[in-house]
Amino acid sequence: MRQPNASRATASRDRHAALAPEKRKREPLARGLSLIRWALDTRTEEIGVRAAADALKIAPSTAHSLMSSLVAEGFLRRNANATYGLGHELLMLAHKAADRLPLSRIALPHMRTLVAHCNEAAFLNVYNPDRQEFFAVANVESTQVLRYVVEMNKWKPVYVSAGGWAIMAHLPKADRDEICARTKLKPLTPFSITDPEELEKQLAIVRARGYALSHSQRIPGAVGLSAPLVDPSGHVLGGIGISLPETRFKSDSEGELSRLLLACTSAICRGIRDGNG
Amino acid sequence: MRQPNASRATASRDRHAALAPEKRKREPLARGLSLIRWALDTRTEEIGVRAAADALKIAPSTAHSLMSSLVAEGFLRRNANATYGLGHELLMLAHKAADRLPLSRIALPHMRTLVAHCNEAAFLNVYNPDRQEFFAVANVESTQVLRYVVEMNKWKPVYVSAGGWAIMAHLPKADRDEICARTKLKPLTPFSITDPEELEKQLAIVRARGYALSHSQRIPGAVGLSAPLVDPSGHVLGGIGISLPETRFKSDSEGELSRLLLACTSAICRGIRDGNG
DNA sequence: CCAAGCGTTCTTTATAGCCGAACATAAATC
DNA sequence: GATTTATGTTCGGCTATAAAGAACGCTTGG
Repeated sequence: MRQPNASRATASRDRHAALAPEKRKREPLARGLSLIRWALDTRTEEIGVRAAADALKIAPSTAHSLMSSLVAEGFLRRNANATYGLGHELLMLAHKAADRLPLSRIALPHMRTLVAHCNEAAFLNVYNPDRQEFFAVANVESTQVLRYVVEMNKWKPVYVSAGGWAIMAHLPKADRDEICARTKLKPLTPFSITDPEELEKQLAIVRARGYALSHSQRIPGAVGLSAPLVDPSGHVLGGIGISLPETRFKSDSEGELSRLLLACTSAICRGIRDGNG
Repeated sequence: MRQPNASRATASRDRHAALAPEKRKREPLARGLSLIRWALDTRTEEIGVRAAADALKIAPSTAHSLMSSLVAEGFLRRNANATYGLGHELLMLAHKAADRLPLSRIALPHMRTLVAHCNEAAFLNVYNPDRQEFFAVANVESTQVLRYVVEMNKWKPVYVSAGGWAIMAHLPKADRDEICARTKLKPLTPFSITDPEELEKQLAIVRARGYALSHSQRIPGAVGLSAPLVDPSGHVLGGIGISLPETRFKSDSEGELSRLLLACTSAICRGIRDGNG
């Protein structure tokens, strides 16, 4: 019933062997956390045992056991029709975690005034030194009908796009070199810069004028401006970005937008200093 | 080698036996999640291995192992001075989880107009049927100098306070009875109602007029008004509450505040219906 | 200078996590 | 309505590994 056809069984086994040559490791904590992440990433409302098992490449019975534990802890909940959904403990955890990052609380008001003045989408990027990547945690949309929606809550490399450059330009040289070496500057669009020296030159320009500007680097037809947020000790926390279609980017736009952008980031940095000291 | 000193070994064993009579169970997932919760609840910026071990009543080496796994997963991060802090993965998880609850996104604008009209603190409560408890996930503060700050992100019983009554009144009778039986209506203040029949009478009044009103039930000197939020199928999702000092609660306040409150909740319920359908 | 605190490492032990397979139920298909 | 396929769930056995304790190196501060 399971394997009525020998060849199919072999194929299935091979696929598995190819992906998991080493023995199965036993790590309930890591797997449980991955399960939570997967449950949050999946778009469907109801999540199933076997779907989770497939996603995490574990046995259905293992997934069932993990999910039972997560239900007991309140991170998942059992639906009426014998499926699972997200639990309320996750929501509470989310709010507690959000409280611990005062950055968005400080930044959002200034971002709103920024958008009020230029009417282009602004977003807040947070840099993670461990991953050497960043992601957008908050955005303020413009009232324009044509606008670029930034992909929120997703890791992005720093060596491409204005948002990344604003951050990377203000990292220590050692970190920059490490990023170039580790990522090999894998091109994400045909226009991406892949030469470390050329990138260094561009980043020097970014440092000199205080903000990054990119045309169609990650998204075709989009112009990005971004300036870094640094804490009092000089570490890069992230940045504020503006994204707009090239058709709205006129010859005098850069001066106007960069002025507004730098005013916004310096106001936020002042807020950080006052809030922490 | 095992017991170089009999008396010391015995003392250690006794202390341990007193605190943990049952055998140590092995549950890395549950413990890791509890560790995350503890890390979020603790107010200090730096969290330590031994502090976590004490809080979770586990050996320091066990806590160290758990925390190493959490660092590997990005939920904690290692500080420079050999301590630990919250990791960025938590922050990302928080945003993803918050996106999954459209309730606050729908409710907040209406709460803001509510506060704009009455200038008293408003908050959004979410009910969890599994725990039969609720907690506040969002609040809009007033500009008053004297105001009650609601305790956010903390489980609260439904059988006390206006926020709880608004929810409990609209639960099925079976759930209400279960809550009375399970909690024994343990009084939280001298003014708390402890008689199930008396509580039922009060809840009937709440149902009849559409909102709950409480004087000094949980916080002395505070007046609370709250109305429930129900989804299209009739289940209680939570409620909207207003909290103000008794000194500002005049004879004509109830009519005015309840009118604004019910306008707010019905607007939110309309938003939920439109958003889901 | 030593005492006390910390995070970390190592070793041992037996427990519980993991899997495969079988089971029960429900929905979809013929 | 029978059959097929999907699902969530349970069970038994194997063994990797989580937990604990003791010892270590380190920093701190009296």
